[in-house]
Amino acid sequence: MKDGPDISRTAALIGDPGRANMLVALMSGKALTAGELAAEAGVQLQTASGHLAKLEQGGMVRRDRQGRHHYFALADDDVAVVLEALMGVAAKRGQLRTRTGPRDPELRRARVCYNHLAGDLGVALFDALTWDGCLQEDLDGLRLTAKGQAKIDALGVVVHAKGRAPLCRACQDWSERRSHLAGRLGRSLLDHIYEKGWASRVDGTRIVAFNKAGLKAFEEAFL
Amino acid sequence: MKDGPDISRTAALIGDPGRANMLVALMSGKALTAGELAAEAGVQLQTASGHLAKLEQGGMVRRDRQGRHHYFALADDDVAVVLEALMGVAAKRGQLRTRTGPRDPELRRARVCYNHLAGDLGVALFDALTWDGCLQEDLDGLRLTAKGQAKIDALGVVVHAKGRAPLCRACQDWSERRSHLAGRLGRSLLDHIYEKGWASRVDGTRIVAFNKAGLKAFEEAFL
DNA sequence: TTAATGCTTCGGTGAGGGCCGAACTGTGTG
DNA sequence: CACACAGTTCGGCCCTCACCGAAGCATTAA
Repeated sequence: MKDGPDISRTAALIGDPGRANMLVALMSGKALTAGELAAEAGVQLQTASGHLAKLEQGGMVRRDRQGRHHYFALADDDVAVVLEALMGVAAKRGQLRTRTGPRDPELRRARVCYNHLAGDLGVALFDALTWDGCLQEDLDGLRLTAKGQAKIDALGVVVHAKGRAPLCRACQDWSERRSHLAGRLGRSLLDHIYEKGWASRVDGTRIVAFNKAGLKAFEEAFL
Repeated sequence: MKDGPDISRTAALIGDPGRANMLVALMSGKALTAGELAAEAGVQLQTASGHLAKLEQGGMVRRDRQGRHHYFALADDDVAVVLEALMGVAAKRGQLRTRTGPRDPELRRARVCYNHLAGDLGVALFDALTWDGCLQEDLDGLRLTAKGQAKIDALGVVVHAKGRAPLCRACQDWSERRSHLAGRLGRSLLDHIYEKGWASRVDGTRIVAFNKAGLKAFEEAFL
């Protein structure tokens, strides 16, 4: 019964608290330096360096050298999917990190999942697009319909063209236990939200804070 | 940045090769005894017992005492979701267990994911149901439409009523990197396939082997 | 060049945890 | 009852790995 890929190596990488903290920090989508990640994990730089080497070799993170800085980011969407799924079971087991801080509701409301929108609003967005017939699940996966294409064109959303990443992709949401939209389109929509000034990132967290007008505009546009 | 649930404990549970083997074995959906799982993991019974205690305490497996036997099963769908997601990234990293055996194509074709159908055919089933308007993603999650209800009634599928598990649920597929149908309905459909004699399990693996007539009937009914 | 900064590598230490032999609990069987 | 069998608990061994001090590179600044 030794069929299928070897899970344990990958899981073990996430299984160390320090590395897990780093990965969670990278869920914010921003690339972080080794030093920042060391602080995030609460360890010395040397230790972090070792962790990051392992994560890189395990294909969990990507390294980008810029001068004397090394920037790290999650390798791809799949890694984010795993992390969110893990948060799902961990949350259900009541293994909350310390105590659900005052920020918890905000996190559940709207947060960044690697590079796309998650939480309440992320799920609502996904549902609305599906419901309106903008997205459709077919034999080739999640697909943007002609109607959907027209809609995002009308809104002036610019879709990132580059990368082999799929255009649309479903991603499990740990707080809602439902799907939200990932892939190049998911990323582009979040960028659009930022560009329109509807919301901004709360520094040092994954929270996406919508302002009043922005929320209204977002709801009008998509929901 | 210590927001969200604590991933690392859960991941560490999967991070041990022995425990990972046990969990993968349980992905077959069958409840297995401690002894069988020990063999699966390649360790002595005492060691396995320790592992299983940890897995149970971590909420990954459920224990069912029957006489002097202890039967173990995955705690719920969420655990299966995590395992499949992990297989996804592990597979992409080329961390195949030893060497992709001759069974690998069969696994990708149709296999059991905890208690529902995954692989090529599982994804195709999900797509077809969505495409036909039997399933719909709406504000309350994946939903079985009236049309869908009529269809499964016509086919004589009996839906398991018990349990708090949702009726429909999307589950990520590691080989296809797409969604297939989980939840009570997913389980019921797989049971239906067995009952009709369309397919049977290959012993000691997760493979679901369709026979010629069964495959044809399955395709006619759903695809 | 020299100095400062960011990161990696090396080496030694220590704790955690997987492992198994042996003993114990509990449940069926003759 | 004795006996076999499934599983748990205990104790000790050993290996892995996270950790950090110190030294070594590489890049930028002065």
